[in-house]
Amino acid sequence: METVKDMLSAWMRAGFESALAGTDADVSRVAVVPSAQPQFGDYQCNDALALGKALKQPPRALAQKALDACAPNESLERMEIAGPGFVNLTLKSDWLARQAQAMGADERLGLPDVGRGRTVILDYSSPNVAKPMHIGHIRSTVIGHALNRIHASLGYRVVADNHLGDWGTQFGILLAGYRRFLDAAALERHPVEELERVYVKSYELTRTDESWLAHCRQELVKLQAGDPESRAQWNRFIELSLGEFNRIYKRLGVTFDLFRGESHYNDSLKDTVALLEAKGLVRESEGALVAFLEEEKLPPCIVRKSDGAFNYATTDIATALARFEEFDPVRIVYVTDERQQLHFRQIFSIVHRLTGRGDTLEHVWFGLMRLPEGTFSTRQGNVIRLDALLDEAERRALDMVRQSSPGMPEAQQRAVARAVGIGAVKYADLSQNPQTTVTFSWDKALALDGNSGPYLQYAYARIASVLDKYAEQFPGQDWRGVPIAFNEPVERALGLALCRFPEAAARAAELFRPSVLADYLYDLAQTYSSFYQNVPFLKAEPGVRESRIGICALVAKTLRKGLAMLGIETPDRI
RNA sequence: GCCCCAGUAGCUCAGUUGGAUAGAGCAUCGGAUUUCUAAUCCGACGGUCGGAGGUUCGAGUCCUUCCUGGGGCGCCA
Repeated sequence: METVKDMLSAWMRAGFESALAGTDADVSRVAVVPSAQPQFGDYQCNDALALGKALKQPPRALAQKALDACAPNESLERMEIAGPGFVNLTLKSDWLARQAQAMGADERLGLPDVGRGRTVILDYSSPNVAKPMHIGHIRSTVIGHALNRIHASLGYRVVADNHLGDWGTQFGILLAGYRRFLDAAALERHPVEELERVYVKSYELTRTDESWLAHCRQELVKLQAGDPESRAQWNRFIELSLGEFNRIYKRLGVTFDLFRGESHYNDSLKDTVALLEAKGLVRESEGALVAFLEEEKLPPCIVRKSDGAFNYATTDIATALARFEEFDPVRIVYVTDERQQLHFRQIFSIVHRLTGRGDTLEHVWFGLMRLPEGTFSTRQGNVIRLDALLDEAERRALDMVRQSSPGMPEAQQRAVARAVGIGAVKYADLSQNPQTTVTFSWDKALALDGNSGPYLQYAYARIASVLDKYAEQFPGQDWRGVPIAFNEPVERALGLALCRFPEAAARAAELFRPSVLADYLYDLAQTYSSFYQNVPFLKAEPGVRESRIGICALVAKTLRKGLAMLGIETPDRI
């Protein structure tokens, strides 16, 4: 289905195009946007102002000419020119009702199929092997998965790849420490925790003991040379870590299509560097092989260290090339924290020089999460484990459910608490533009009221309950046969909000910002709550009743689909 | 020192890429439940959009400069 915004934009653009035929004005950017305020109608077009300036014509007259040139449009109630030259458009309420109904009947809920035949690769979560996942990992994981569901809903073929940190110098330290410090019983109980303890202990020793440091380097060389015993142990580290990661992913409902760690590209690093050399993109400097990026005004980027070993830059370049080769994606999206901005800019430049496809690469970054008392670090011991965060979220939600639904069976209370607790944590990260530093607080991450996941889930559950009550109170009757109508102002506002769902979803995908969709859903839920509180439906007169139940059902469908696109569940009861 | 990012109500954040009177949540205060789930709704309070210049019909948004905070800057990832 075409979105209302696209329909009106195309219509408006055509008007400007024929009104301005013969001039060299660029009308390709003409579009409508949702009105700033309800009194200005439903959508507005501001382009007469800019075009008037470019053509040295009075904007109001230009807007009038464009409107005169527009084809008749059956969706519109009013078209007005206001202020310095805004075009305000008001939709017919009955057209809006038909549009909403059509959206509800559409199996895609009106979402445009913009991704058909296109592949997007999403690189998210990507934790390091042998380290527990902590709250710093949640943003990449949750935002990445939401982008996954959003793109898939718009018809894209999504390849979600967990680019595990399973290679690098830390494994020398870990292998050496494993042989000397391992507590086998502890490994049995909490494998990843024990691996981390061993790593930290070994790392500390490298700082005071030269010979230990040399030993660690040797272990790394052995691993990289393919020593069977080292490889076997390394494989075990990965296996143990994946076991633990997968438990958390399952809890979060987060999925991947591939788990290709950095090591997956080891064999192609040599060829990648050879290619860079052949293309003359690198030269030797102080013993290392370096790409100089003066044209892009970026600092140099090392692709082979002076000891001959490759580094993460090499791996990331090789990874991008391999992904182009295998999947031919329209986009490769990396979801990481802000510290990697420069790194990816360098990588993107180099890949662009190699392939000319640099604009395919997209870095979606988010601000670091920190604690009120400062940054967290393993050494300070103030790391909050992801497990612990989720436990606390579910505990708080369970308190709430027990209070509000004491009659609910225990098992169901727990299931609801799980969905609500996890939903609250996810929504806290998804509902805001991620590009700000976040100070973690339990109360904020686990908020259950206001602009929160549970608010949206609550709105959904109330509708599910209403639909059941309708079936109970009016057996044999069906609201589905009665067309919906928007009579009350709040109903019309709800209708307008419903019709904007596809626009919000498309925009969220375009900007790689789930928060755009979250904002939309919150607005929809708010409008619905106002409707719910102020307009009777089960007690409304027959006919009106059915129309309103139909509106409720449509809101429920939209909330359910929208929340699913954010990776948030919608229990029928809360 | 250089580069990147951020600064909007007491707090946490929106602000559709330059448009009309800058909006939500939390907190505070006042109301609403014989009625569809009060995790709700209705209302009030709250702003020099970090400061100063500039660009133009029009700036929270663009340019310059300064202040504050965060991050980064060739052999960690």
